[in-house]
Amino acid sequence: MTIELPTTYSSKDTEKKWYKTWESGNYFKPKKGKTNKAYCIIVPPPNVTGKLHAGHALDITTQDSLIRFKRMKGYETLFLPGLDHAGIATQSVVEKMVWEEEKKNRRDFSREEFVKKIWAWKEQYGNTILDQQKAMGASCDWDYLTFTLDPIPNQAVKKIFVDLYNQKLIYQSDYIVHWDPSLQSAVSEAEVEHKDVQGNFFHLKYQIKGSTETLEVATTRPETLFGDTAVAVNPEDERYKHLIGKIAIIPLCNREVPIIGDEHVDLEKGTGCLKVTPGHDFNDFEIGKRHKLPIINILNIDGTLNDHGMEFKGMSCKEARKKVAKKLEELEILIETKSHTHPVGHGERSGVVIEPMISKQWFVNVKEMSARAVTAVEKNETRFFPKEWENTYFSWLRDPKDWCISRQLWWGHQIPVFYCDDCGHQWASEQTDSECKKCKSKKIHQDPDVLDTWFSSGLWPMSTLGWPNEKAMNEKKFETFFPNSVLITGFDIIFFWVARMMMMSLQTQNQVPFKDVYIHAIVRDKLGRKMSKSLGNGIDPFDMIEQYGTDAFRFSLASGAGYNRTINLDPERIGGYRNFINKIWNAYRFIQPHLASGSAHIADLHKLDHHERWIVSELNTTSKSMNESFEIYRYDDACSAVYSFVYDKYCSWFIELSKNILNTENHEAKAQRVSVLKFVFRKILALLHPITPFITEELWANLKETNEDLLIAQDYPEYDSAFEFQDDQDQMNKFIEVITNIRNLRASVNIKPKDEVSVELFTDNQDLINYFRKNIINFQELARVKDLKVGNKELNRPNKSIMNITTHTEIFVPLEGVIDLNEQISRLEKELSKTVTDYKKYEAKINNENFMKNAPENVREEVRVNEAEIREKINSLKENLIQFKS
RNA sequence: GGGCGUUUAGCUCAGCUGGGAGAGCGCUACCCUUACAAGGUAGAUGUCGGGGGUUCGAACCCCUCAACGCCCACCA
Repeated sequence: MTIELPTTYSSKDTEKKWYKTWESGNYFKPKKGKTNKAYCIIVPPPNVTGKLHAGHALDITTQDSLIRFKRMKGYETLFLPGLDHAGIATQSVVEKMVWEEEKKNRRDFSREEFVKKIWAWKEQYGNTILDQQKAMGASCDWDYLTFTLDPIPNQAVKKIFVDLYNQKLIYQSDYIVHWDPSLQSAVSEAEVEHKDVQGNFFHLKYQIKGSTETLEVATTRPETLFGDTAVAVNPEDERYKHLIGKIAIIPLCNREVPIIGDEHVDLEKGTGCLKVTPGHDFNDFEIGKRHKLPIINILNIDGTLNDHGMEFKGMSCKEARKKVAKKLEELEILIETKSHTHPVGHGERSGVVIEPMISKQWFVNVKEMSARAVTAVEKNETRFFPKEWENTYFSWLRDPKDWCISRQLWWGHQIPVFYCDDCGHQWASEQTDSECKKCKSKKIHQDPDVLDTWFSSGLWPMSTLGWPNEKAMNEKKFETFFPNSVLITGFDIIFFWVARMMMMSLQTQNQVPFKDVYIHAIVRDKLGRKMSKSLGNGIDPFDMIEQYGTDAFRFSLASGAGYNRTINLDPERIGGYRNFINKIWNAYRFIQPHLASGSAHIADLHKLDHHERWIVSELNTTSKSMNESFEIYRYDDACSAVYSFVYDKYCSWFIELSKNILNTENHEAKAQRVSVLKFVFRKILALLHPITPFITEELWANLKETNEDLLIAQDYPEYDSAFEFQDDQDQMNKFIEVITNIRNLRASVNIKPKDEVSVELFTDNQDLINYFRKNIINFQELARVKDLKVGNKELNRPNKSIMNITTHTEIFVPLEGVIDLNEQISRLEKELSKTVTDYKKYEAKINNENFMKNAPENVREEVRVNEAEIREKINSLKENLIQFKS
């Protein structure tokens, strides 16, 4: 009984169906497999700020392919999903939304009210993200779904905070931080982006107390002079050396400040004379520390000038800069203004200019942790793929700066530090304490700040598996899945995230969090540009799934994922792979009507005929190469191996070669061929399943035995030496070459595809002669050949004919009608000259004593074989040219 | 300024420890051949960025120049 199948595969109908079947059948749950080993990948939790983009789709594709591969290999696999609260990013988008909808900002609400709004946002967008991941086919165990603000991650955050606090590795300090005036929070230096900005160099004249001399100071920020507490010169600078120790008078505010000597000052830059603003410049802050200078904060938290700014109070820095410069000009203190391009820090999230500002913040001393994180990678406890990314990792960790972990936000893990309002005692606690540990006062309050998002993300490999809650750790099988097998992510967060996880895992577990790190490429548009909202060149995974199907989309992403650092994704390419998916569908349509007459297994390998040995041998090679490629994260190689096997071997040749057998009445041969077709196709589905899970599962349902499980639970094909038939592969390649040559000859004289031709083959290889004679029917099928004659080169060649010559066989197509002799001759001469050029390379090598002396034997052997073959071909060409011309 | 990377067919990219230049898409010609026109058959296209060196032999190793990209640092 055969069912009419449509000629195109419809992804829409099948995808939802299978995802549901897998999920409800608990196929995503970890189960002990035949290897008795565990394999775990944790999804880098997407931010709940919005929808998934193409980069996330690549994340899921690479991870899920690996998980499915390992699951089929018999590992106990866990693919663990999650979501990240993404403190700053999420709070900003909600603030923006509230402003647009209600024209209110967050301070118009209580903290509790506002956080409630963010939770509502999280519910909505978090769920969209999960739906998208499911649409991508992610085989996650959703019972493990964790959000960074869930109770256990919160417990983890508190635990490590309190530990580090008690070890004095977390400390509070007045420090100059990157202040984001729009967020009104400190941000970490990693969240600051430097952009070149067109500004000015203002040269100012400073009076020196008790002297008629003046100093010329160059600055890009005259408005900060209200915070100046020194003027610095290089101690080696002959121009200013004598002034060190004297007092300079700052214009406008007339503050008297010391002139100091400091190495930091560059003799070449500006005027060689630097105004020192320890409260609003990172270098100046360091200078200030060295010289114990007072610090003056001239800014409010919104970035406007405070009382120190005198008449400029309340203005933004930008505005004040103009006004101050104008005033200085009027007072003839401004000597000159030079235009100057210089980098200025901008908030990665908010986009506004970051102001260096002094404030009290929490820091982690990462000196020791980062050293351990370096050692672990040096010792290969964690391996990077591709290895070059180690450099990026090292460069960050070898010169670590203390990590500012406090943020003046409302959305996040609140810092577990408490203050007593009565006795001033400060302590850290994992519990929500209600009284002072020291004086028992009930008047206490918790630090209002929250922790940097990466502080909780850094604990992700542990907290998602239940740490530090013992009961949860047992339930989630911490011991089995930690350390994770591989972390897959983009290079942009090696610093932010990978390094932090390494540090925190070594700190809390005394071992690395994952054995491998695979760094995948950044997805860009087809022109190589970053995908961004402003360019409107983003690729929405949902659109691609809708248009081409998930399998095609996954295959495109996987085929672009190797050791490269960018993938320029062109939707047309996805279309190309959609066609490939459809090809598989149609291969099934071809074998489907015959399935009943064969079995799914090969009963006796020895009974296989030549073409059957060839295809199983090719299959074997493909399995080997796919296994190897997956193990080292070469998805691109895995894809091209399976693509060319399915397309170029199975469909183009094996199916074509099977048609005549399927049409014969030879039931035994037919049954065997059907079995091989089925056997190989089943393996193809298994090979492809990790990359294209949906269509393969759909077709498997039609091919499987009734007692067999779903494809997702089948074994992954492996290399097996019993299936290797090298001789058949060699012979088949020659056959393909001859067929192609016949087709080429036909096309060269415009013989209609339907018309039959006679062909005569000449070769001195007796095995080939026998082989060609046995395959007469296939010449008929594949090249419309009638009257195939095969003989050795002693025989006379046909008179009127067109011909091609390979290294092993001369191919003649005798023609009845008129042949353009000159055209044939010129074609042969062209071929001859090309072959001679080729030959000379080998001849030169053989005549080169040094080559024969130095090259390895296998290379010499190859050259000898090629030389002989090509010499043979040249002889054939020459002889036949003589015949043609006579 | 420091570091990393890229440069191979019209486009997007592979090319492993050096040993006869590849794939997909696109393009051209001819075909609606009973799995597939989302298809078939055949075909064209490359000073492997430039220059130098090492080697019997270089797309690959070394030096150098050029163009482009990314990361880090830096508000005088």
